[in-house]
Amino acid sequence: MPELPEVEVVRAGLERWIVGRRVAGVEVLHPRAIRRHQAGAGDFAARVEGRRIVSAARRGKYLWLPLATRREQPETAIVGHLGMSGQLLVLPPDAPDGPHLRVRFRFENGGRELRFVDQRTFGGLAVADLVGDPAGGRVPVPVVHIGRDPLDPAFDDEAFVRRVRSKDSEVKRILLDQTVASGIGNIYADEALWRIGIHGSRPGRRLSRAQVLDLLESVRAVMGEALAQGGTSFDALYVNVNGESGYFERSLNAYGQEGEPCARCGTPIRRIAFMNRSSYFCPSCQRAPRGRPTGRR
DNA sequence: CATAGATCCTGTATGC
DNA sequence: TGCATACAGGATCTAT
Repeated sequence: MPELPEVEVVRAGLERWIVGRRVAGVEVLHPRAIRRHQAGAGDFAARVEGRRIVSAARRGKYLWLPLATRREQPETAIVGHLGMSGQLLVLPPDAPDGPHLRVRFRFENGGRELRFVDQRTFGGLAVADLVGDPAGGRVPVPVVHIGRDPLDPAFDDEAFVRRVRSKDSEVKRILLDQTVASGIGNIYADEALWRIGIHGSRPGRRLSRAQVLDLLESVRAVMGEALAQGGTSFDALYVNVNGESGYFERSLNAYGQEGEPCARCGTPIRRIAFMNRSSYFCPSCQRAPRGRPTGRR
């Protein structure tokens, strides 16, 4: 399940292999993969073919590849999201097409092609215009609403504290809200909360400024560790840009550890249903809030 | 507006 | 063995 560290590994791979190349041909093999591109597959291909890819960018879990601008035309980019199972593979043309190949990009002068492969089809690609954002950067329209990620030097820690403390929602739900801080998914949310001993059901409003700052530091720590190892995956579906598995031996303290002893206190890790998925936590280190969720009356 | 819940999708694992 | 069900979950849409 790609979260920020995994997506960053893919971005770096695209920068290494794809930037500077000119697209010769595009083949859309499954319409769902470009469902966010309203004008359809023909338009998608037409907006990409003949263009040179000039860079590889990321915000949170979104990736984009800005395209060389034609005279009098708006700046555009190929925008991608891997969803749960998406992969961007750079492979020789004679590599066999897998059953989940959704989009293929061929480049001028032959060589390796770029393939978007996605089993569960939650991911997708689109071509979008780039617009200015308040900090002076250029981001695609579908990314405008996405907040900066905690590893971004321009991330505003105090704004994050205010945002979290202004919400009635459970803190884990706030962590997963990509408009508050981007790049955090179910795995790193559970790991970050375990690390500081806060239960994900605690309302944001009930956390102190110091606790929210600790939480932010914790998110940075778990993501930074994963990034240092080149991304983490616990699912064979995650494969890096060259087609090699991104799996690393990495001890998880909470996520997926139901029944295993907590690394801090030995209490068995518990799993509870949350937002149609699972939350893992130590019932001893991370005590559930009691009483009314918000404390208001 | 803020918040909560449903929904999409398919391969794998598990239960009866 | 075979069929049914649960599960994985990011982003978006709908409902309250």
